[in-house]
Amino acid sequence: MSAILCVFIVFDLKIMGAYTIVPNNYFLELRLMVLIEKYISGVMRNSVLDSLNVEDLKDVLNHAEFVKLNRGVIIAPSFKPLEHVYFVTSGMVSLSLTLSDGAVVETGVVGSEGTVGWQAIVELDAGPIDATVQIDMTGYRVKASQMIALSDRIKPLRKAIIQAVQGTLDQVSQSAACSQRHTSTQRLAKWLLMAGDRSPEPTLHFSHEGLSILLGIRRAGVTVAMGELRRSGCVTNGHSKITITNRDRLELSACECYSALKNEAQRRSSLISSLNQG
Amino acid sequence: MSAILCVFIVFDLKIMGAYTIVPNNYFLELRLMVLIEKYISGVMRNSVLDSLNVEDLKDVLNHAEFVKLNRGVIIAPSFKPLEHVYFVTSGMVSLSLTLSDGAVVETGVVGSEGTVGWQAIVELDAGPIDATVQIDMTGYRVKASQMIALSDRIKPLRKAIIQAVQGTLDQVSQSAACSQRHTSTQRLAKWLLMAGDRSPEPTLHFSHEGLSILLGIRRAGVTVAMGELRRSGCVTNGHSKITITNRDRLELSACECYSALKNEAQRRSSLISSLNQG
DNA sequence: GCGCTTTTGTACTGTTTCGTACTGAATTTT
DNA sequence: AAAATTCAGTACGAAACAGTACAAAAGCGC
Repeated sequence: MSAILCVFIVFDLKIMGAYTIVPNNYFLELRLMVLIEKYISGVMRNSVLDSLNVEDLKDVLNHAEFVKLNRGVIIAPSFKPLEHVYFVTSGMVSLSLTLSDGAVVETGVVGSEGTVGWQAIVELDAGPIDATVQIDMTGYRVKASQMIALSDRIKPLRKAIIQAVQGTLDQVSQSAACSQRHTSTQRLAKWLLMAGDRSPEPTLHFSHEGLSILLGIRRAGVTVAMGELRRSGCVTNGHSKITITNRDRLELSACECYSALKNEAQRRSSLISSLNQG
Repeated sequence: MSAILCVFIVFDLKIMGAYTIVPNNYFLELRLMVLIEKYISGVMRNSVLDSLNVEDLKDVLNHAEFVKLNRGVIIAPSFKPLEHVYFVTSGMVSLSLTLSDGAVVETGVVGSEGTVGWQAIVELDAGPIDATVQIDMTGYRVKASQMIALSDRIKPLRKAIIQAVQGTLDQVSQSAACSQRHTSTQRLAKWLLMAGDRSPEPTLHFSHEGLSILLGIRRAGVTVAMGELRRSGCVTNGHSKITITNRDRLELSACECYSALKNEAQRRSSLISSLNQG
């Protein structure tokens, strides 16, 4: 689309013999206009980017690259230098920690409300956490090296990123509490709700085996918990397919952690917007 | 000490009749010199402050207040606006989340390696986390309102704070994994080691009841776990007194989480210092 | 020293989850 | 269509831990 548009313009300018009067940054501006237009008119948004004004957004998008990544891609492997900072616009990334016995524990998830790899702004690497795509995602990514300069230059960007970090911290904290106090069934329900919120389609594609790893319980435990949810009419499930049929009832089966996180995100965002206005 | 020093100087200046040649900021400089001297020569240090150069450190300490706080003080209550940002120099603060049924879950601890209330730099409040003094602490604190300006002005401060946040996030993540996969005894051992590292005296003053809340297990469970540790010769315990008698053996009883966190903190700090030099 | 409170040690039952194994169903490969 | 593979449902003993209760020990106030 943008390529075709460019050809037309160039053609047009040629006809007019107006080569020399085109300012140096004409095509850059054009490209940015297309980028901004694509971002703003799109349904795919990221909360951090949304908090920026148009000028800052241009600045960021000018250094960004739009990517689609499928499930299983590790966008930030643990202990490795971060190559990119990701602004997720759709799908879901899960943050997980691997213990020395090989057990994997999911500590949080990131969707369009957050960023992955933010540590790059202070020149840190990924630390002990792996960030893996769990639901096919799209997003904008900025090279880590460029991100440092951007976040130094654009204060609102820095601020929004750190505010998103607080969201991740909330979530990891809640995870810690949740895995300690709540039953498998409650946690499965919570996880399905969170995944459902970040999935473009009503059916989630996860096997019990996969869920058992994410929830840190046995595969058989997932089957039992899923059976409970199915019998109470919240979900239907088949081979690697789970469909939420009754969201409200599923929330009743979930622990408070789901609504706590949702409320807190809501509270934080209204706190921020009231500050920005006042 | 600093007061006596001032009096002498003033007296000296009077004798010399040198009132008028004293620059406006003479006493400010003097006060800062005393502050810096007190900080640098002291055994009480904070990693974030330590990463600053003298000029920036002066700037921060000039807006800071030295405080001693005893166990039980909530220095940052959940959902409340943050009054201060704390740079802990000794003792220990625990971060905890309270579930709706009243259960409290400790999600991490902060000692002289970190800060409490850092969210103030992006104008957030405390969120769902309570920060409570667990081992009598000392530290410098800066009013939240002043901290915003400071962190905007001093890039290295901002950077060090965010790097410390990564440390807290590591810890909360490890907590989430730990409470899911490791036994009560392992977790008790881990907790005692972490508390021991941050305590000025060899004996920790905690009752089984108190520990049970922090670890999220039954009081009787703590007694049993403590008995195991005692029988394996790691600790001795009496009424609200726990003494680590064999640190190495206690580490063997603890889960990997303790050493994982320690290694990661070490790794991060050498990563940072290599960046600052390179 | 004496009574009261706090703290600790221990025991017992019930629940949850684990580890494991076996089976059938659904899907993919050949 | 048959074979192979993946996935889901179920079962059962073992382990860890919750909930609870009770008594002994240590410390505190008078």
